[in-house]
Amino acid sequence: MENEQIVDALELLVKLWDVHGINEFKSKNLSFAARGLDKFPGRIANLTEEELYAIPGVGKVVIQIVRDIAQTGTCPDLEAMIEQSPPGILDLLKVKGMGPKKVGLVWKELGITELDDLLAACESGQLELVKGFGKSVTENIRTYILFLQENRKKMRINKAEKLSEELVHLLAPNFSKIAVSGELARDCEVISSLVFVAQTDDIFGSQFLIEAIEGFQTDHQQSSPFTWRGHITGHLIPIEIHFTDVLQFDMMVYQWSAHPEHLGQVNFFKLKNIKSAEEVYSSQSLPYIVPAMREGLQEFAWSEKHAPNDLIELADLKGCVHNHSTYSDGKNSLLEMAEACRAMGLAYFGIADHSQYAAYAGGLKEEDVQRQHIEIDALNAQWTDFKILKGIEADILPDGSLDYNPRILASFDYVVASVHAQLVMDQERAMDRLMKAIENPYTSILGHPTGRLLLTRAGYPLDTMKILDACKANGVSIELNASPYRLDLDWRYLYAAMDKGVYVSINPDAHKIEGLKDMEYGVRVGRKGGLLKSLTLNALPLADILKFFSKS
DNA sequence: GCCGTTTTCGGCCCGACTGTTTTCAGTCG
Repeated sequence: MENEQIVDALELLVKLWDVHGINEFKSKNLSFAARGLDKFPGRIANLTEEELYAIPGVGKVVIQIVRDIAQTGTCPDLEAMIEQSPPGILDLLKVKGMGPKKVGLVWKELGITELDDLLAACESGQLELVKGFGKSVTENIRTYILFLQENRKKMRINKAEKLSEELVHLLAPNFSKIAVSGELARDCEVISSLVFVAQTDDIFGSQFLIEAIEGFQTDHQQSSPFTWRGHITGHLIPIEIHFTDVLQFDMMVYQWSAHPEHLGQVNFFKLKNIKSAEEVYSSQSLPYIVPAMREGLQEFAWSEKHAPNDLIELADLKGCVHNHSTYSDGKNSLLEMAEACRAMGLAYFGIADHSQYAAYAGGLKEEDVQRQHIEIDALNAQWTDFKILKGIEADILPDGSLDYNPRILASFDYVVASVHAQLVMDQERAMDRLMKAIENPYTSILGHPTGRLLLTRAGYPLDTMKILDACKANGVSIELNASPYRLDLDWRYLYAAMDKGVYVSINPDAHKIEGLKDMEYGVRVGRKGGLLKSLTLNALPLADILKFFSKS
């Protein structure tokens, strides 16, 4: 068992203990121990008893639990809890405002263990009669369940990509060629259906081939001889597979990969004898549009000023500047993160751990900042070809000020200013707060500007155009947070950012080494919005990005 | 269940919000 699986199992046990109301402190301790284990750099399964004891919160009982899980994937306590819990309970815990206590309560009082039943209880007024649930709580829960239901057939790009690869693998033996098409081919941040084009000599027989593959559930009403529609066992996301012969293949891929609006803009269905995507454009003297941009939005207006070669590519990035380490809530040390970055061929690594206000994430106190700066100076003395930059992800406090006094803020090379707490704000309040932060002379980058979590939480409402103007006026870069959970700023606003000349920073917000790879999602989604390499902050060489940070 | 000491029993990461139980439990980040 890998660390992540062990920690996941421990956290599941904690949740179930909490729902069942089993000794609160016993569960809190296991949760504390799980956090310690999660941060442990080595392989948990290989640890000796002595080494396990050294981790805070780990005692005799926890050691046995960890040992069992490492060997078998489960333990007697977890088995017992799963046996006693209806499967829907874990879905209830995903609802914002429903913690273990409230989940336990609706289960006990109303016998509710499924999301649909909870929604029904909201709507019938039954829920607001339960102790602890008033009108307001009920309304919030109802809204959130509707939000979840709307999204439950969708997937974030990273997960969709993984599933798509598995499906291609299953389909491949039956067809001479398979292409990924649809939203995934356009690098959309959220995928609402998986679309493939399959090349075959036997179009009419293809349907049956797919029906025979294990797990493929056919939707007979929606399918036709030319298109299979359905889903795969275990996932709700709709899947469609279009069958075509060798002659039509490339154009079918083009058609099913571009947004219908874009197809309209290029008169796609009026074109005759077109054989390639390039020809679609060249035959009409239109500028070539890269696949990711074929959305029917501002791609042609963008193309009046720019060319595909102006778009950012992964290889253009010279460094990355929003990352975490074990100083706050990261899983790898400063040195490990920096070395990983260096191994990726980057020239600089910016550390931006959480600031003190984010105590839940181990935010840095003043003495931690000093300690980190001493370590950075020592490490930087070793390298000539690589540099660690002293950054911080300073919380934007509810009043819009940053989380340290000017003396400490001045000790950093740059400051990423982000909102982490008190996320529920109306637009006026959100704007006041963010504008004040952007105008702060120490702010270098506005981090995850809307605070959204894709498919989980909408961001706070903003007047994004005003935010971009303020960034430009104050020498602040706006973040394209590259974590597939965020991808915030939304790429649809990048066109405006480019027009206004605002630097965009593709930041992985990496909490561990693997997280650094998320920059790839940032690049792909950035290209959708026309992100130029000339306005990508971390495509600047070291000297230039330092100049940007100095605002001179 | 674990830990640490003013050490074998009391307290448990932090700060803030929110609604409601009207004085604080539950939840969140």
